[in-house]
Amino acid sequence: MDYNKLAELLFPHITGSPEDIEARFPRRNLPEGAKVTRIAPSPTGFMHFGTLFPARIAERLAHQSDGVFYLRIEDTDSKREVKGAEKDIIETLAYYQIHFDEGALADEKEFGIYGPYRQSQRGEIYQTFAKQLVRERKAYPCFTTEEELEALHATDKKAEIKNKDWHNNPDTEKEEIKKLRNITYEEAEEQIKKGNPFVLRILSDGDNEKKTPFVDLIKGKLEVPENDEDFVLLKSDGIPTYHFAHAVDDHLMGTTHVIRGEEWLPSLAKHIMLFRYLNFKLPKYMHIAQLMKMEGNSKKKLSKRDNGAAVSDYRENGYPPVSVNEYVMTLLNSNFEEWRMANPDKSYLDFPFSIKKMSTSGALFDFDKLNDVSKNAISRMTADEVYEGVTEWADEYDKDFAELLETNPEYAKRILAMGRGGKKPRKDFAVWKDVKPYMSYFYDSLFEAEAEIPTQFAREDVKNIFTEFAANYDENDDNGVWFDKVKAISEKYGFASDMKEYKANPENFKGSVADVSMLLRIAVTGRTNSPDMHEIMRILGKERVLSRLEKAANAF
RNA sequence: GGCCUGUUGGUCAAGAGGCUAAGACGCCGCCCUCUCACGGCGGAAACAGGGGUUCGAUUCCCCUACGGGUCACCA
Repeated sequence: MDYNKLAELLFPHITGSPEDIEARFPRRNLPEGAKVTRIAPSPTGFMHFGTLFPARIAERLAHQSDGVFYLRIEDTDSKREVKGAEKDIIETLAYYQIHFDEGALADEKEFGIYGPYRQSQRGEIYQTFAKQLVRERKAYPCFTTEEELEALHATDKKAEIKNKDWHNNPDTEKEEIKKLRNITYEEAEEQIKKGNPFVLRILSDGDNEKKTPFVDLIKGKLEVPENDEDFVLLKSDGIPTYHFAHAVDDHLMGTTHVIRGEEWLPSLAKHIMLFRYLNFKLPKYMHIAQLMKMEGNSKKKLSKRDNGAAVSDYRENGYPPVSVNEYVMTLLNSNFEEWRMANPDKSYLDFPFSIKKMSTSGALFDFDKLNDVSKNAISRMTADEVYEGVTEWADEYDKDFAELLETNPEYAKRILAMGRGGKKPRKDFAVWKDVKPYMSYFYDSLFEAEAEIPTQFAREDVKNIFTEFAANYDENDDNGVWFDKVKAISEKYGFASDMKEYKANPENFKGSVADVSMLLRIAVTGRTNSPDMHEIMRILGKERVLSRLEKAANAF
């Protein structure tokens, strides 16, 4: 049989050769060891946290090696396509500073010379290779509809043979199947004339019983059974399946390292076969473990609807991008945290990312850990950076607060500067959401007494302490002088000024300087907890401090 | 169910034949002569089970148990 003729019958509109296509995609001229990686999401939903992982790994590997990282949109499934998803992906990558060197941009644009970077626009390319495979008797058209196929499976008593339906082993191959695989030119011609659609299937020469060793860069040595399935290369609309597009695109675009989730491991055999059939050099593979979540007592794949799965949740909750990035790094490389402690001032991008340090099993998403990482990340920021971050977030999710901050940026920054900088910075917030309650008492419009003055103290004493403090308060006092005054007042009204002394004989006093400080704190901030009172009072200003003391005294 | 793959404290994890089996988060206690947030010190807490191999197994092999993935004209 003449397979050239069959190829012409199936793809009359394809006139170019694979060589012509190859010429359009010149080999990349990169330094030795440079890695070419990509992130290839399908726009079937909004950006998932699990997409961030391979993206970051791919980005690091490429940029650490002076290679290229690109974005390719795998929009080959028109049925499942979600509008806006592509835009979301592109924006999210930008938001998390995962910069790519080539690929799709918003508004149908793209950049780079290995395009188009949207698979839906590469039909001719795939079909050129498909035509070649038909010529070489490595693929064949299959006119069987999905319904007929199902019926065929149904006639089988044993469900297990399902996968063997397409097996090329003559002993197990059924007659109908054999006919399908050996479709004649005449049969094909007749179907085409009728206008019947077909899918293009690979003609597998593999044996499922044979296993070939394979080395995955993360998982290590694996055993891969040969593919024996005549899987689909081109769907009936002429668009390739993932498998075929992967082989063609990653070859033409010069990908050296394929980074993807481990859910692809079972189809690796298909890809190995395809690369062989097409005479392409197989790239290196890294299959990364799935992120998990806890459900009852067992781990489950973190799926789209889960809390924390949608990347947009993190933004909404007010995690700065850098926090999420740092957390991703801790999950990716176990030694990142150690490095972080040794290099507190460096960017996470300076960390020497290593494939060897990657975990082989699925990590459980840990919000406690994320929060801790985030607290540390924010504590390393300057007051200006915190101000920028929180106002940007509030602009979107808490307008009133944003306006409040923006009416007096200098004031807000003074508040945010408390305990910032130095070796042991405060770590008050994990998310921007935490900022408002933290600083609310600095704004009269938000100020609210959340704590009351404990009734254990005599009214007389409390009033005396407040008036005495007010009378002696001087904004220009430094912390030492300020506290000495508090001690003096304590002493005067029967409260211990020395904590050791107080702890040794509490019965000798009405209370201690700690209690006196607490009274002032509650009066001025309405809280039992706060940062340094001296600094708070300076920021609030004498007038407001005195008025709050007076108010508290009257209310008591 | 078949195939692939995995299993070190509650969680993330180092360790790759001989270690008192790191570290981080979380939890608990103490200290930091005002609370909080830090910081410091300390504590509870782990090699899934059973067989081998070995002088010696968390580490190598086998089995079991239990997870996870996958079996589409989806990616």
